Amino acid sequence: MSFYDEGQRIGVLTTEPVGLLDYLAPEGGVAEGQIVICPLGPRRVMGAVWGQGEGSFDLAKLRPVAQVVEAAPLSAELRDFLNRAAEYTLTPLPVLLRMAMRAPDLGKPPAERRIIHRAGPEPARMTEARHAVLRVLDDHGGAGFAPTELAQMAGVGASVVKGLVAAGTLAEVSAPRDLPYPRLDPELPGKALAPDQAAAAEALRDAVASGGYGTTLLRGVTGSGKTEVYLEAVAACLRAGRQALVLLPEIALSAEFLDRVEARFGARPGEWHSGISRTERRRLWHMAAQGEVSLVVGARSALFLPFRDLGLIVVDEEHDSSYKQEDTVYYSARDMAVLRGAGAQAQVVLASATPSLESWVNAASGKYHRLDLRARYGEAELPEMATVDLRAEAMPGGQWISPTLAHAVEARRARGEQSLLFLNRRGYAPVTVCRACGEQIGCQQCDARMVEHRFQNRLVCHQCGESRPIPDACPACGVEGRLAPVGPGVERLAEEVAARFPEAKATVLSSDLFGSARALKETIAEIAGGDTDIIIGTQLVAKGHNFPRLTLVGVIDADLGLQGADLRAAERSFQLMRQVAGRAGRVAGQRPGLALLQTHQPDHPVIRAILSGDDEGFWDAEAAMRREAGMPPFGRLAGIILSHPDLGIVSAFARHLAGQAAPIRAAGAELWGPAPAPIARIRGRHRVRMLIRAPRQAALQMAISDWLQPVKLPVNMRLSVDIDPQSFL
DNA sequence: AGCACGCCGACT
DNA sequence: GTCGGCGTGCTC
Repeated sequence: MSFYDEGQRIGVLTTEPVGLLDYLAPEGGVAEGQIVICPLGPRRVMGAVWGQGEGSFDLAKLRPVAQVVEAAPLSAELRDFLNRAAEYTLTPLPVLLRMAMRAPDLGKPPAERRIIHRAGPEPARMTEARHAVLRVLDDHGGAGFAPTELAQMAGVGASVVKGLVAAGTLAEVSAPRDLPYPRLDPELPGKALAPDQAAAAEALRDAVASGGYGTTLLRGVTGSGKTEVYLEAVAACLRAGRQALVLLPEIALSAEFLDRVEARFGARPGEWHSGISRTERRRLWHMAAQGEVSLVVGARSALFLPFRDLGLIVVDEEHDSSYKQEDTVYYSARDMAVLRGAGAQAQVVLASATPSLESWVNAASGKYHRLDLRARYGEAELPEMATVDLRAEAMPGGQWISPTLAHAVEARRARGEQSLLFLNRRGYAPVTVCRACGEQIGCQQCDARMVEHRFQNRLVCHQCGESRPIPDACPACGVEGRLAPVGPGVERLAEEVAARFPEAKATVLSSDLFGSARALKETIAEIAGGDTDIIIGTQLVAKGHNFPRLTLVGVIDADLGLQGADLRAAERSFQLMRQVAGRAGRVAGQRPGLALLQTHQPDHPVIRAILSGDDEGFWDAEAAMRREAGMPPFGRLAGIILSHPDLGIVSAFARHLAGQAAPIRAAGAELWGPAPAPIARIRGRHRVRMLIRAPRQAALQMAISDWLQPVKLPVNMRLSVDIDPQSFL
């Protein structure tokens, strides 16, 4: 590792947009990767030593580094990762450095606290209270507690501790506040593993023990024991003395998972997500850097922690869309995990019951290893599944529940069981059409149709959130009273349920109908308690909730999402249908539940794959379609998002940029758009997106840099690049 | 990102 | 006259 003596020219990567600047090494010198505070104009800014510097800036004008921060230097592995991630995502390097230095009070000296330790013989005068204090201390290895903490644990007053200090029996010393995490013990007995679990666990253990890089797709349905399997990989990593990271989708970060870790390894891991306190965040960051936390469980941003020696990254539920960050910085935590793992010589495990197509293709091509777990008997039994062919059912206009489905619902109700009617459409009606001129009411900001929300008596744009009262007259032709709702939303479905099952108690679960997470939780608890006959829900119901008396799932429109502009519509539809269908049939000890899929296309490959449980068939078909269309993962996509407070300015600028896109075409790529971005307006900023599609081998990032490098952004204009975008609607 | 500098309009 | 709007450019 390079060290720079005082006065030498060094390059410092600052967290400011200016990025890399040259400085003089400070008194005492500085090592590569060390975190420093530098003068920049009148300010002091944070940065990290990034090498020997550019050299072009006049040596005489260089200022020395102001201060070297007391923290472990960023490792070569982390710096390399940040460089590669910046290159891949086309995110400015300082932005990534900032993500890696998100430790509270990083510039301040390490926090200290006073702790008591045993310093001398027992005092001449021994009392019961003094005994209690010494006993607590001896029970815990003789040191480690703050004075008040110790007194509290001994059940005595603070003066007793003070007295012992005065007598010389105890002493008070200063110790770092950020303490190492308790050691996890990989040798504690794990759960007994089924044969296929044991085989998968052994494969992962061997991979981790090899000490090199590799990525494994671990497939297993809910209940197949994926977690036990990858915890064995964690155990192998701990035995090798290296650190492990388990990434979970934000919502899955629960006490339950931490309990499982504690049961397996005897202590809790480090926790990293938005809900963690500043103190804990600082401690975890420093302990990661010092190698004093061996397992971190966290959300996607944990990927940027300064691990000292990372040996394993697990991405649980790797298909989950929350791994793709799409606000200010655009990156896929799943892809970044693979990137970091490769550079860190770590094993990467992607775990899912329904992997993303990308991972499935990578496993099929041999780029990733693949391990499969079968469901265990008696657990997570899939319900019986069947289609209802809507072409053969008598369906009057304005009705969405077929006679076959209605009959099944009635039968469940008669037995005191619950039914779930699933429709992935919020609101009352997705389209409002004028019967006089045929106009479909659209949003003024976006291209989207306005959705009628009858409970609120408004039309709402699901893209930008814009809403207005339901008009009386058609905005296009002015004719009054001829506007009509077309198509169903959950609110309209609720109306139909009320009309067709007047005796039944129905509850609507839709994200926009609940003001708070608590209100939603209460409703879910009520449903689970049996206080509802028919649940009407959007995709909110697909995840996690267990309704013990639910034995029938009716999918109102299984065709929804089979076609359309969204690249991942079929993939998501498949995953969603599978999850929703899995909600049915959990009444203990009884026959499996039933899932009925209403469709006009019972022979559609996606519908057939869902029914047969033929994942391989689905992915094969889906992969073939994507290959044909040159879409990911067989081609590459990138989005260019421009935002500005004024829609006219941003649109005009986007068109201007599109006009200069020669480097894109030179790379053999196509440019589409500009068009309103998936979220057309955020906090008063209008967003416009262009899409680039390139062949798999094209130097996409290079072409985009060549294109955008010379561009000067007008004031208030922001530009972001989204490599491998996931949102299309 | 900040913060200066500097060039134009409307006020005590 | 000058106060203050914000466009432009620089920071090692």
